[in-house]
Amino acid sequence: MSKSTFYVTTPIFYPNAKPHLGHSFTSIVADSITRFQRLMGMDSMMLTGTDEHGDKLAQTAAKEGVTPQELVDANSPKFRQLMDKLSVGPHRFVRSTDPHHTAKVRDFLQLVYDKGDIYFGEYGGHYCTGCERFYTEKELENGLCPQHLKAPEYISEKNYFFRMSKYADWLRQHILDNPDFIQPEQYRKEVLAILDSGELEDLCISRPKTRLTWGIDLPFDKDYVCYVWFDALLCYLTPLNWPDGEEYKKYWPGHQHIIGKDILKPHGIFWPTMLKSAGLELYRRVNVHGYWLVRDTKMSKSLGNVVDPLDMIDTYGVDVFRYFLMRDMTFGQDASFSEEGLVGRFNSDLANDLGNLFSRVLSMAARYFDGQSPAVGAPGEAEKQIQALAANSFRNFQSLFDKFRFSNGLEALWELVRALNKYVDASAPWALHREGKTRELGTVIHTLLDIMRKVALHLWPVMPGTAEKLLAQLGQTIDPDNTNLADEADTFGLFPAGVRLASSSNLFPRIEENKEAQPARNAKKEKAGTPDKKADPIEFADFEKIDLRVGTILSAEKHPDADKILCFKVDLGEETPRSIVSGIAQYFAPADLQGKQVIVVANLPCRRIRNVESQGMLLTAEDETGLTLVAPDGHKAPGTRIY
RNA sequence: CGCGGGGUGGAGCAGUUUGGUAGCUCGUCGGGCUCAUAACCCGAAGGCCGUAGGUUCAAAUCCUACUCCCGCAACCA
Repeated sequence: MSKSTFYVTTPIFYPNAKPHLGHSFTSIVADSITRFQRLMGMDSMMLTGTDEHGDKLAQTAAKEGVTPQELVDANSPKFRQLMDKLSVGPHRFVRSTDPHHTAKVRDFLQLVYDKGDIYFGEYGGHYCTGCERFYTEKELENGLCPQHLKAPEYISEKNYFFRMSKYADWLRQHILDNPDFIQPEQYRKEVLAILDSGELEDLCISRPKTRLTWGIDLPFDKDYVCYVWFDALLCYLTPLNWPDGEEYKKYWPGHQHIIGKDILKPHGIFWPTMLKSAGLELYRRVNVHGYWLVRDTKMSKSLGNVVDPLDMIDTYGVDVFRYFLMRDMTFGQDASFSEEGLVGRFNSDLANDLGNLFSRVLSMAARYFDGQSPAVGAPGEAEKQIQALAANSFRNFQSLFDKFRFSNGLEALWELVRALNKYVDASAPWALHREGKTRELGTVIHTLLDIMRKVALHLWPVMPGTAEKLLAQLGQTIDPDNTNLADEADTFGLFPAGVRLASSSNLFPRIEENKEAQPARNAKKEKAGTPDKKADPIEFADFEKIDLRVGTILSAEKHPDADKILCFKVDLGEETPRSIVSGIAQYFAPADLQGKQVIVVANLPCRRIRNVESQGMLLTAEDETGLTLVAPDGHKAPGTRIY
């Protein structure tokens, strides 16, 4: 008997920087849904990997003085390691530089080319040689490149184009006919809006080697490489051994994608039209999630982020991290990440509700039944009620998970967990024990153990390690390929009698927010290499190189076209005042600054920022209470040197 | 007019696709229980669902306008 299949992908990550929270979330979602479908009786598989071609990667490599291949060889493993850290797997991991992949991309290109959907055409644009990229009219400032402040060249370049516009109407109809194709709804509307605008153009799918050599050669023109998106999207397909492989035939039909909202267009438009052109089956659904906003960690004035959310894995454990991400984000919406939020979830959901339920029930079983599960008893009214509630909760969970509504699904499961705590109170086993009603007592404990086992099974997709520990405490194990959650939702009373149970349970000890806990966590942050860490020691001679001067602010005004920038004229005792630009507009009203003294780094190279020359840097100090300018203790003559 | 998200009891959110008694967690107040991780259970207070219009027998939900907040992008020597 062969099972139905479920195949889901994360985006193929771009490894020109280290992995962040967004990568982690997508991967955890993919892993959870894969595990879930496995428990629903599916032959399920997920794929992730790294997208290793393209312009930006070539630039990063050049900047770091390595070859693109060296760069991706160094960075791709970081993503692989991330998966282990997140308990994601086992899974497929594809690299777009795999020879097998590049060969298949060429086959695909040839197929579309032979079909007549790729043509050679002319493409014109404003090209800045400094940036090595094209700018649109809008991006230019007064006709100049915003980076280099020089006029770009108008270049027309010959390139290959995919006839995407040809499929616009067809795609529009497909989306209308299949409301599930792009989910959640808001993103479906967004794609429809793009299609309705009638502005969908053909897709340029090549880059001339004169400009970029890091990519896959076009099979029909050796002077061009393939556009990175065209190559990357095919990563979902090629590892399955398209077109003849067993896995392709097995997993491709009905596959799904998970993406962040930033890459909706390639997945909602490029990809289906590419598949259509090549005559392949489309994906069943693309599931689009929002961004995690890292709260309370605004970007500091000139340094990076303050705390890496991934550090929370080390502090609180990977399953807690997974639970929090899955529970706190409404799939599709943005959500905010904070340590307080995570600790709050931990204490209320995991410690008070779930952990405490296991703790009290196992403790009673140990006390009243010598740590062995009692035999099934005749269920009373209360038992039938809690079983009905459990069945309902499980079915809700299953249906919501299937629709990627993870937060709602977990909430549905927790309704049951809370109801189980209620059931304990209502049936008061301790009173039954006191009164010697052993049969009724056994029924209550058995009913609890029976349902708790099912709760643990449902938790496995999100918290695999925890679920296995909980099951072990119940003397149970999980065999994912022979478990069927759908069946579990309807059959009660089958928990075996005489099973050896753990005598206590304390998987989630409450995290107390007292003063002692605080420094411990701060210490952790320091270790993680935050901006607060001390800089490396320098020689005194190096210090002397910095020319610090007292300055007086003659004028300050907001930059007309930039939110964060103030433009200063500062008197440093020189013939002409310095023009200095600083990104502190949100902290000060310009008028308040006039006449104030500041300390200026006076020998930095000049730099144009947003078309204004900056001839120095103002020193500031910032902590959680805000940002202040650094000034001498008393008034000093402008230009006074500081040591 | 750069792109996008959001304004729902003190806090954080669900509910909006498919109009019909406004729900959850945390917090606060009062009570209960003693199996349990000072947890659990019961009860209470607290909301004209951003504003103004419109459609409708009926609007948090649909339509229009306005307003405020946030993220991305561009500047942060």
